[in-house]
Amino acid sequence: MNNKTFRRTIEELIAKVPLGRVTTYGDLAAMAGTPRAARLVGGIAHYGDPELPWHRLVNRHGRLASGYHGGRDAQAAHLANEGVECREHTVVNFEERRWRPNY
DNA sequence: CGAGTGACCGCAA
DNA sequence: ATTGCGGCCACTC
Repeated sequence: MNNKTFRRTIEELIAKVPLGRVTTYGDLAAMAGTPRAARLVGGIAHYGDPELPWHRLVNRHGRLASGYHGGRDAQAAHLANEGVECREHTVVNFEERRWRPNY
């Protein structure tokens, strides 16, 4: 069912991420059908819709991204605003906060 | 159409 | 423990 472009799928998934929950580039790419396209997710995020909750995207180590629009502080602030605790740009209880689609 | 790029991931020294 | 390198795929110009 991937008639849409990869970007479209990522945008759909990102929009489906529950509030107060976080996901990783690798997982997002994997659920999109390309587990090795983690970089794509980052790239798409850079070129994608600025209104989507990209701040819920973190790397495999649960750490916040580096080039987020506004800086990691802004991303951490958004996460904290949604109830996600962050310490030194790293998501607390990241493994538990990690959202996974019903695949 | 071709080449470069990237907010990553995993492994090696 | 830290640092460096390559691979990987789709997107943009």
